[in-house]
Amino acid sequence: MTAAIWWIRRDLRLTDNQALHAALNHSPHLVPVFILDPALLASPDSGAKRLAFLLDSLRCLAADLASRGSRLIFRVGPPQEQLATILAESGASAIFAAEDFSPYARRRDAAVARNLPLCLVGGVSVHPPAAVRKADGSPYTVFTPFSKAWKSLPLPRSNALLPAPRQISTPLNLVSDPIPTEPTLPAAVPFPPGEAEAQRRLRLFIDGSAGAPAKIETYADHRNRLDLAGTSHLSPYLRLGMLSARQAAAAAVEAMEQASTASARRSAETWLNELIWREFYIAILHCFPQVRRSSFRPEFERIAWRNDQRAFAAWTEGRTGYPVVDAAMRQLAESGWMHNRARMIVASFLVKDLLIDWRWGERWFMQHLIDGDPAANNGGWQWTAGVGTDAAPYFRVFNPVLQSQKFDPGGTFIRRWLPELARVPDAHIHTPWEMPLALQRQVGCLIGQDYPRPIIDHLEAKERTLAVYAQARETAPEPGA
DNA sequence: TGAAATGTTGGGGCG
DNA sequence: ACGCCCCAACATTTC
Repeated sequence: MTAAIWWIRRDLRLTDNQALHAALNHSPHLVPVFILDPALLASPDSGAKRLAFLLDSLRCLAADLASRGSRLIFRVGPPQEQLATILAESGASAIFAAEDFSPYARRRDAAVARNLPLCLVGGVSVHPPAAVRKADGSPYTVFTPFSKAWKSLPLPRSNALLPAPRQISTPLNLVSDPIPTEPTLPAAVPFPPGEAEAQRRLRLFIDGSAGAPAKIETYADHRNRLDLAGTSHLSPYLRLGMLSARQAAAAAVEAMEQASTASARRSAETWLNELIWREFYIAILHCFPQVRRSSFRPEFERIAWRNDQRAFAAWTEGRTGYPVVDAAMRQLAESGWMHNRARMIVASFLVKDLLIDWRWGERWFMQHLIDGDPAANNGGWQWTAGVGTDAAPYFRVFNPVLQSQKFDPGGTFIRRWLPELARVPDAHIHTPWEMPLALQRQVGCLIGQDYPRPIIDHLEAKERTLAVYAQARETAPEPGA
């Protein structure tokens, strides 16, 4: 009797899994395989916290499979070699996997498909990149028209999702390597692994709980607030596919349709748009894989970055002297996650205040975010740096103090991550360097000693950056010249 | 999914 | 009552 391999990559779920479904249609004997790829571990974009989250999530998936009579086969090694071995061991006649559109994944899958019976089914996005194109077949490079085209395609529906199989039969002769127990997930990471947790969080976000209203209803107003838990906190689960993109999108669409107020409807649509941003950047990286190495707008490859190592270290360690930047950077290092608004603030500070190459920040984020995704992360950095598709104009510079006042008005986010500022009064929490010395003594926070003085003056830095960007544009050859 | 400078408007205090 | 000025609030422009 033949068997089918379900090659698991970033679809660690049984619910709404097209590759799993296709494999089971091919043969009732399923070989669920995860292969830890040494090439990915060796990548400078690898991160210990994300790896730990992956390993814990694999243990959850293994338990979910075991409860259905199946077994996860875990291996370490180059995927092509391992798949060939498992094909021989299991006698399977086909490999099914969800398509991943990142440059490395495409090279890897193309190499596998040349030698082995690989069938890519579904993918990490709701719609494959090629499905959202202009009339002439060219890709969109601006978000708004992309999102209109995306919304004109058939919308995902929860009643069309694929249910998790109840019973799965797996050949007994295959050996699984043990899932490594190192690295471990730090206790400060507030994302328990596993598909059940992803489903629980989605329900909580969409439906609310007995004591709390659903956050999707106030998402539009709360999503930018650093001091409120107003976002879905689903990104790590979407990253590793513990939740399918189309289940999330279907939930957003249906929340829009069922909203009882205009503001709840607007909020649900705002969240759907965030999911479409994810689709947009997956499509951009698919159509323009060179953005992983260089700016989408080539004239900005000429920017004369300062790339000061000490300034970069201060940024990574959260000691720039700007509380909102430092709080966010410490949150990232400790918890493996950062609020999206904070990502924009710290990214703008690195690129436009410190004048450090956006790729340095992109890499740091990949090394520390448990939701770190090549497409979304690259898109976000190029957007903030003003060098990408549909990017913020280069002169758009975030003021870290104004952003802080606007999105953390009471300073609770800052104090949560910077305990040395715990007793600084509200009037100075966004600009502690302006405290008179007597007040610094009174609240036990001496600037320059207990908390750093700002490493740069924002207004001076902004002027410097605008000049450097303008020079990059001026020295660029005219298009077509 | 900026910020700051500049322009416009309209209410209210005042002579 | 009227015009004038101030200035907050909002809109527009510019980088």
